[in-house]
Amino acid sequence: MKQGEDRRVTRTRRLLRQALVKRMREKSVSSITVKELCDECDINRGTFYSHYSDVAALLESIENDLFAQLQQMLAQLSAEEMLSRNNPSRTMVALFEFLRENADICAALLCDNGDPAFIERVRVFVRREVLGEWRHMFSDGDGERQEYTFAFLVSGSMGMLQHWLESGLTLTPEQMAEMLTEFITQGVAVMR
Amino acid sequence: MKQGEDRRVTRTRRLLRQALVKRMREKSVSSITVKELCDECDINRGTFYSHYSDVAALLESIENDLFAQLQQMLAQLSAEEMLSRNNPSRTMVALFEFLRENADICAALLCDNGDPAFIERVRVFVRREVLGEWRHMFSDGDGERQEYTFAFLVSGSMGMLQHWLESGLTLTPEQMAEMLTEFITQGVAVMR
DNA sequence: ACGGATACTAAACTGTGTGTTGATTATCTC
DNA sequence: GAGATAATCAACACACAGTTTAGTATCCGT
Repeated sequence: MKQGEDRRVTRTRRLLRQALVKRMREKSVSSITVKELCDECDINRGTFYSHYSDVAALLESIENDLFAQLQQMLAQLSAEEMLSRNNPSRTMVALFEFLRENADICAALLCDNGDPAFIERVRVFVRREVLGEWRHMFSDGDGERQEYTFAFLVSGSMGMLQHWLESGLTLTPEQMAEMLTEFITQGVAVMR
Repeated sequence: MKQGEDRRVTRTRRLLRQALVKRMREKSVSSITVKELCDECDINRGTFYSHYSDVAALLESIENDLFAQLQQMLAQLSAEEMLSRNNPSRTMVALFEFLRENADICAALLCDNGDPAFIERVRVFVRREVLGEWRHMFSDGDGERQEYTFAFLVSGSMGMLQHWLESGLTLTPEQMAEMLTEFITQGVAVMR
């Protein structure tokens, strides 16, 4: 009944999403107009409004889809992980693989004129999912200092991630996970 | 002749800058209209256009002023530094002091819906001025790895900085400089 | 492959912000 | 105080935002 959506709907939404992702490479989200997206993919402007209330809503639907996929992947992974506890950074590798597979969208969302709200969302996610794994390894210190530690690590991780996306994914997800893990647990600086 | 600018001009520009900084706390730059800024401070819209071509130009003038101040401060500082080479993090302390003094503007520019272009500008700056000091302390590794190291450190530093601005500047510039220096040179993680 | 349902189109219309202009008024500088 | 300059006011054409209408094309189930 509900399962198969109308092809026309699927097509329209797909085209609009592609157009938005494409534009986001060039300019900030909030300066992208409904008109230019519709012109781009020959969609009537009225049609746009029958699917989304505005550009922000279109963007949100893209982000939600991405996060839903991610959540699903992680849920499945942590089920497997329950059994074999031998590789703690498996989650991180999976994360980088996910990013690589959705590189076009992720790059658009996380690049310089990406969506700050989405970046913040990822930031919270990284803090919970990634740093959570290492939380027990950090010395407590006072609470305030730990806040700064986390701010440093989360932003640092995001920076690496952005650099990876911008520089054409030349490293493998495994290499990225390994390097990031090292930075977090052992620090970056090696004295001469 | 040129030195004392017309009071009216000064007043208009000051009001517009204040209005923009105020709005930037609430919404993204590119969604701020000329009209709402003019309404905010009772300035005729025509007057706005006799000073700036658009909102982006107004923003740019604020950023340029800030950077000019910063450059001047650093130039003066490095002159002193030439003589007494005993305290390598003096520059960093001065940087945090500068940020605290211009906290309102900096918070607006660097917060979640700040200006990505400005954030990038600061990023480049941090990389040159701050990390340059420690460059000799990093093991070389291959070039690519160093790129990731720098991406990690620069973004991490920015993250700490943003957290500082957002959390009401509860630490002193000295404490911030000390902590950041430690993170960069020794890493963050202390194993239990 | 037909027929009802539904998504899309085309074209209008109102509303709001943009960027500019020219005449007028207020304010500054000397 | 006089002349210069900046700000105001009102009106302009223009572009995009949303919404609505009637008409057309496409899809889906049987």
